[in-house]
Amino acid sequence: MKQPPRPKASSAKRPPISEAEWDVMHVLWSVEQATALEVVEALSERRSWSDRTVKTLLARLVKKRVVGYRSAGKRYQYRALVTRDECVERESSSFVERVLGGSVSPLIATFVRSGKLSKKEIRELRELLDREEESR
Amino acid sequence: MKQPPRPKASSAKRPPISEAEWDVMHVLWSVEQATALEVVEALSERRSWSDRTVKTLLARLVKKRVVGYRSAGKRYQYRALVTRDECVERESSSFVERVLGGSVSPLIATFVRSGKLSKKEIRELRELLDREEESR
DNA sequence: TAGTCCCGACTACACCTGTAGTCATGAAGC
DNA sequence: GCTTCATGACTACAGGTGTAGTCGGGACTA
Repeated sequence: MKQPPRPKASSAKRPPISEAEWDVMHVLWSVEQATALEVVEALSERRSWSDRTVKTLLARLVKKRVVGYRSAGKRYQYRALVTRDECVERESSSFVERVLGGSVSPLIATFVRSGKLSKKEIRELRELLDREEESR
Repeated sequence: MKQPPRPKASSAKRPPISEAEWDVMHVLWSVEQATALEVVEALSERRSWSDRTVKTLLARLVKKRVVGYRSAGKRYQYRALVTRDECVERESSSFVERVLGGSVSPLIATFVRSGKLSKKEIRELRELLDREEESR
């Protein structure tokens, strides 16, 4: 029995941002606005992509409605239509659901033990936890 | 009867586990060993998948060498060949790189503020941070 | 022993992704 | 005006993914 194609939105209206697209989004979040060429240049250190590739990614992000553009003369100025926090939040939730089955605490513990946190970060997080515990 | 090839070194590069496959892996991690039908049943609450779908996922996981099987009479007994911790670790790293650009601390802060942690978890994490800070 | 059933193996197929190549068009120059 | 060039639009294509359908063969059944 053939099913009609799934709308694929995992309980959300916008489709997910793929791995390569995240790189482009990080650039746009960092500069507010950029031409395709500027994005290409910003990515040239991390990725050896052809400019075509970057433009394809931009076009897909536009189609997903997370990026918008204005014509500024001949070129387009692209900019993010969604905030970084919003995307990180969505992605984090889906990650926690998928990988951890909804339980956050073990992951945090892993991160803490992984030694990826600076001393300063550890102190800040502990203070955050203090406040959080009080406010319950 | 054909045995799936042993996984080599644990550092061997394995393809990523897809979203649907994670569901199957969670089942196998929780029961140590199961027939395809048992996996189907375990998933039937969360997912309305056809048994064919689940078997396809199992076959793909076998091909990716994260799941193995033994014939037990007519049916196969499937089991995970990699630990949950190992997979979570890999997935977490790639997530942090892709989404957060390598910085863990803001994500943890998000989790903490999201209210997804129980009071007990908060206390445990704070103790963990205490010990971590001391050991630096 | 012929039919039926269940299982894994193989096949299907559309959409997404990574990674570009080609086309058409408007500005810029001759 | 005709040519050239850069740019966005459209096209390509293989491999992964979600979601099954079909096939062939051994086990069970009448």
